[in-house]
Amino acid sequence: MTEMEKKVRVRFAPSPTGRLHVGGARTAIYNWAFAKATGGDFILRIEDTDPERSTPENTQVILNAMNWLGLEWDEGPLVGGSVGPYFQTERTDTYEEALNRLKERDAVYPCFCTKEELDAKREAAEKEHGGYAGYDRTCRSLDPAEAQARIDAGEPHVWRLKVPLDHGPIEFVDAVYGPMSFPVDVMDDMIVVRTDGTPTYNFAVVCDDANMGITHVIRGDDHLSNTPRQILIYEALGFDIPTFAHLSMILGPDGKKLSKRHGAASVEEFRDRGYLPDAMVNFLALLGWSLDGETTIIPRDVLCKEFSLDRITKKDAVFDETKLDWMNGVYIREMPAQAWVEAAQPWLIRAFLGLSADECATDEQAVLAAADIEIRPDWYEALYPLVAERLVRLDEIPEKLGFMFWGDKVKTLDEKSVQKVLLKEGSRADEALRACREVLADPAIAWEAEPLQEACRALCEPMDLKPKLLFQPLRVAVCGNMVSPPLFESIELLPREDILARIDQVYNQVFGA
RNA sequence: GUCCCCAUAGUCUAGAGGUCAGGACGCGGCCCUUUCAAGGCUGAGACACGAGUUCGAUUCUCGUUGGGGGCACCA
Repeated sequence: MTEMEKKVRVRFAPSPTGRLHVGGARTAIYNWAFAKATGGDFILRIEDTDPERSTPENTQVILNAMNWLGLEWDEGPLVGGSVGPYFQTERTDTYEEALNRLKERDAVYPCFCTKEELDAKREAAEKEHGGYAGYDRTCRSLDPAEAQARIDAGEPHVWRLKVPLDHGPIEFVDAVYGPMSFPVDVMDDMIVVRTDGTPTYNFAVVCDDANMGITHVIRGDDHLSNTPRQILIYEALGFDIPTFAHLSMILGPDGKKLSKRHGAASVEEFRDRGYLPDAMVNFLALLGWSLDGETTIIPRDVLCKEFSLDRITKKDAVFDETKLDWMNGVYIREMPAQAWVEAAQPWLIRAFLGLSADECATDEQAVLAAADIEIRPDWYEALYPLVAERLVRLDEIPEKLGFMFWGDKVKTLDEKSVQKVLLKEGSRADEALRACREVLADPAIAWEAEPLQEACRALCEPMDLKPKLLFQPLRVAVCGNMVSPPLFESIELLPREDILARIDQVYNQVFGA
């Protein structure tokens, strides 16, 4: 097979150190979409070599985030695969094997310099020259026999790559950045295996990517400068060098690397704030990639078909939450009611319980609320058209739909609305309420939005009231607020007794008995 | 210190040696309207700077400035 015909194999290799950063999520999306678009395989590998931060719980967090985004992997944790294991901590034998290979090829040497010595040298160099030029190769010139003797004597040592001094500039063509060239003389003899025998990142990555048959390494920009070092390792090992594609950074509104202090920076935070995975994937995909420069709504199936590396941007991108909000709204408006009920469940539960978006239901409460959704799914689906074009995020549901769960009581009557609508000079809101109540109490009128609305509207002329002066008081009486979803469509979904009770309550409260 | 990268409106981006520099979010206005939205129409808004190449550069080259990343027994 020629290079072009080789089946694409890409990987996303996160460190399980907490949450999945949106930058990492975008990297995952690009890898995934590229695999889909080329008919290749998408591999998930967990880089858990840092015991301090890598825990099974943290791994689960990453897996959950990937699942939520809908980025299914062809090989990796849970699903397995032919080149596993997919956890670096379980691949130690492959690193040993690779080290032996390097020893055989005389491409590494043992270094006995202690961490303290190196730190001291670095500090001195920083003082004198304002920067560190790299390891000074002290141990490279050690006599092999002597080095072996020291190893046999049990002296602690690391293994360093013997960078070929006659090597020309290290060159490669990055799929995003184009031709790259790095002088070798700035590459020091990097450590490949630590004193404790574990591989360093650069070494482990190369081993894994090579052993897993990765054809395209699509990863963050921060690795661009590491790439020539890794190429040196590929060469020392005698392995094929994959194609590299580096992705620019995602920044916060202040132009600094996006982080928690900008608000949300991880996909689970966005999930918890009511963003949809489809919107998230679409938005992130467009942060550094474009289909044609015109299209902004790109469903995942289109992305999976059209994604290509050559339309990735080199420029860092600022994460614009305002645009994400808009896009999330688009996806909410376009989704089927049933899917909405499912996605919105956590917030429908809060609305049912009379909680706000940032209050959490207890388990028992949640079960109770979920049961209600199960009992009358149609009613919940009927809520969708009420708010579909008014929602930006799902977590606005408790605030916007809370009144639908009030029963026969107006639980919160907005003071400003009372002043501006019910008590407004010359508004005759009391008359309006009485008249509307009478209409709504008339059993001859079908309890449906259309007839109820028309019957109320018919009051305008005889009463000489503008529609607004008739409908707004009713809105406040039913919803507790002058801003709400469509009035009669909401009323239709609630029992007549409850509506009448609310009107009476508000009337008495505001205008006296 | 050194190596490397980036530069089109507030933001995400398209673009080509000659374009009215295109689209999207946001912003302004108008329409629709019982609220809020959604929707429709519409307006303002950009090629960082300086040289060079060229008949002509925002586009190509060099430099300046401004941002960013790497140079760890972290990943």
